[in-house]
Amino acid sequence: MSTTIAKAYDPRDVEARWYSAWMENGCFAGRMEKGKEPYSIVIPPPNVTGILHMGHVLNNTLQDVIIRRARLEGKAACWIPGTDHAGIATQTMVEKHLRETEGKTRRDLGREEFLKRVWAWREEKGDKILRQLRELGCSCDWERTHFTMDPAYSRSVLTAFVRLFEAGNIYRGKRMVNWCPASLTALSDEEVEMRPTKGFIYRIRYELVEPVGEHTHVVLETTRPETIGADVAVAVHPEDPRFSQLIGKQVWRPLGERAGIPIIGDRAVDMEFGGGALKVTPAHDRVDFEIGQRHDLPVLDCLESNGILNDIAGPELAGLDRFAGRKRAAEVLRESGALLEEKPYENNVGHSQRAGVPIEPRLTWQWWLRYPKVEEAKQVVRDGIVKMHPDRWSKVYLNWLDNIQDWCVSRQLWWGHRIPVWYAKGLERDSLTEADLRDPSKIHVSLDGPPDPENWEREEDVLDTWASSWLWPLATLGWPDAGAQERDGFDTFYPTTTLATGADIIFFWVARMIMAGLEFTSPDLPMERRVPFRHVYFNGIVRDKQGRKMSKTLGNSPDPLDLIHTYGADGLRFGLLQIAPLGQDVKFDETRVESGKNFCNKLWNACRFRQMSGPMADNGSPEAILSRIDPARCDDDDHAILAALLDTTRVLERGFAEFEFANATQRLYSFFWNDFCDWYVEVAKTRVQDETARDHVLALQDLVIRQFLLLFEPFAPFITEELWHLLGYGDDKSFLQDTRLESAETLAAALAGRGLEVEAAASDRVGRLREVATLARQLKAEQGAAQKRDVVFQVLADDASWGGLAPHASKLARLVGAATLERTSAEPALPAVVTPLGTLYLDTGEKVDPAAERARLEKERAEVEKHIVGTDKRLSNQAFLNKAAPSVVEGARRQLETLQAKRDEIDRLLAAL
RNA sequence: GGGGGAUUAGCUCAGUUGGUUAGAGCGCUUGCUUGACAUGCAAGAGGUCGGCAGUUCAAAUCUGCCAUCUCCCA
Repeated sequence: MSTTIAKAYDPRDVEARWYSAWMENGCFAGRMEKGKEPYSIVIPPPNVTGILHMGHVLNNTLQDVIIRRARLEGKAACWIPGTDHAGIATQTMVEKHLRETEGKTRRDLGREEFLKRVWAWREEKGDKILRQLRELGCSCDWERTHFTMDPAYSRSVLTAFVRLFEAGNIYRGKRMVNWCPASLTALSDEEVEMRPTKGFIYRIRYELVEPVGEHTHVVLETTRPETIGADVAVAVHPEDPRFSQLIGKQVWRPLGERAGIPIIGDRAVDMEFGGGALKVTPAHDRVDFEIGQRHDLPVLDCLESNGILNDIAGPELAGLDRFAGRKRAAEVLRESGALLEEKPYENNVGHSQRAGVPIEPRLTWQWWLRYPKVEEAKQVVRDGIVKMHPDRWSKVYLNWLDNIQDWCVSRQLWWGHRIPVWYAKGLERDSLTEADLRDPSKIHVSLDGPPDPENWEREEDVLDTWASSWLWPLATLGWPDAGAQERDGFDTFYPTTTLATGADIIFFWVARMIMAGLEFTSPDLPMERRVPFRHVYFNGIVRDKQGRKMSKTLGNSPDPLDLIHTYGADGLRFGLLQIAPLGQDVKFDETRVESGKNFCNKLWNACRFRQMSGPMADNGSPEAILSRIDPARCDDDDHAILAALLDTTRVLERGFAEFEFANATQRLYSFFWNDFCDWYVEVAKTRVQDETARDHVLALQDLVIRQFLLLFEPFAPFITEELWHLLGYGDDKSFLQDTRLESAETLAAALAGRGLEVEAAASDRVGRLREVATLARQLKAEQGAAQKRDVVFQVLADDASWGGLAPHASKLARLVGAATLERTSAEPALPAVVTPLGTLYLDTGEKVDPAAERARLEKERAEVEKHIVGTDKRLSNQAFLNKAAPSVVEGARRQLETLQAKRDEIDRLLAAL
């Protein structure tokens, strides 16, 4: 603590040093401590092979801010980190690597060998993001790092599956799924993204097998002519008069195998669209599939799983992929005369969120989950047991649950949790009924498999990654293993307190976690104990300056590590939070990060200046500092800065209660920079020269800085820790986080205990002095004397005003750069300005230009007059006097008086010229 | 088609339950190597608060309609 503080803050060394110190001392360990209120967070697990991007920075900074504040409030804080195995993304990445380096596919290697490669990849490249989070300063309990594919975690995933199966919530069914022809797997509805897609719509003529009267054909429109070969009917609305005689007749299929297909009536047909007729292709469209079911139509599949057309599509198309096939189909139809028109068309097409390609509706056998505890999941949010911030997301959440569909949980991948289902050898899987699934001689479902594995074949598919991450708050605390739960403090840390995440995964993850929490905790417990978290904070998306999402492909995302190296982790954290209001998207602006860095440097230098101002005394406890403060010596500036400190403390308390951090950071900024540095430290410079006042003034500064460091620590943990030690607030054996943050209330009480009741009126008086200072500087600048230090201010004031000014005359003179500031009773012929504490005349020693002075005063007078007119108008309105609150009317009256007095004084100055 | 969100200074954003002259950061202009900080200090310019109507003594703030941008769901 005797170390002198360097001239500029250099984050690099400080950050590395403190992070290792925190780690070595187990500062982030989430301990179950009796008597401490728990506060826990689970990290939204990033993709294990992911790297840090700006979205992570925002999301994790918020979590770190919250958890560090909880620590300072004396809570048992626990932030659980970890990563997600990200089935499709990781498998695709490894497959690509395999193809590029060895020219092999996963099938060339076989399942077991391929999985070895994925694990090797994970060992080599995985968890990089967790190391990056450390550079950001994240105070996760790293001992508790989890991975969704770890053995214990896997066991909990499979346990959930088995229990849900036993409860009858899981079934196997051949249904329409969203098929990704790139990843060769089914996807859940949530993984499909509707994108407006430009293409063509084709008007096609289907010839009647036998003409009916003058009808020789039916015309319909489609965007997918390549699937005509799989058409099994043409549907029209049963009440459509245009087609009433045609229902029951047949048309020739214009592509593929030449065959007559029936015209059927079905209410699903939109009479307005495409002439009122619809080609029915049950294998390739959801609506068509349902129509087919209703009319008992066959299912013809013309697409292979990888999107290549087969023989059913017709000899001309077989072997082509679906997009080439579409063009070819149009050509063939044009040649045959069946294509009447081809026009540009835009429609919404489902795309695989991961692979980016259009998905195919495809009929396959999959495992499905009927969501458990749907009603309860709605109830806990409606009742406020789980609170969303901002609250509007509750509506989105409830709406989704109202329209919830069964979840396709199987994925045709290898990387993931293999579904714990065994089929009896030789069993025909394509004809299994619901009853067969419950027949233990045919199907075995368990955690450890059948006792006679040689007679069984395990299901090939794995579970959707989200079917593992929905257990995150449970499994990371040891569920379902009782011993592990005890070890990990399940009863202490579950439910977690706050979840911070992006609204883009409200369905994927948040809603499902709530259902899982309710399903897998004991029904004997109250709902408050069963939900996975009590608060959900939705942070916005970080966008670039043009408002675009940051993405790798656009290359518009700065590398957070670069930002950390340029501005420091604290600067990045603080700067980003300043522009991240609750639930609102953030347009990233690097200048704000720079301003965050500058703020850190300002804090650094203020502390450095404190050190240079006088000897450091005992800062080891608030009591020690308070004992050095002399209440009798407290002047208005002392009262005002303490009032501002208490207010800032309150603003922070409110900010944390409401998750409004942008507001909190701005208050921290303006308090420290404007209230403390620009005013308090400046005025204190004079007092520090006074031997008898020095100790008191410096003690006050020590108190303010101490409280400020505590308030600021969650946002900027590195610099605050460094300064905490440099200024002797803590010894070598402890850390800032070991200190209890005083609330505004306890701090005020501690001050009162020392005989110091903070006087509110002092802030007003200081406010007036600050105004006088600004006006004086303004006058100097206007007179071209800004750089002079030897000017004289003469004050014409009544006794009351002079009484407010006189005690501060010398420090004011110093602040505004004047030799003296003294009272006058004359009316000197000098440039003047009217202030709340009298009229200030500036003597620069130069000759005065009366014309310029007159112009200046008249401009000022016009400005004042404008406001007088406005205020006068309000006050002469009887309705205002009758209806407005008395305090408001009184305020207007006082304002009018002040303005009039000012105008009169300006008039007097003008007359004197 | 249904539902959110946004629109305030050149740029990025604050603005609590309506109430004196709408704020900050960055940028811009001017002057300062004033003994903590040029990552700084001081002063200044810059806004008919998207538009129109309404409620009210009083609207950036509340209500309705419209416009533009954006997100989610179908």
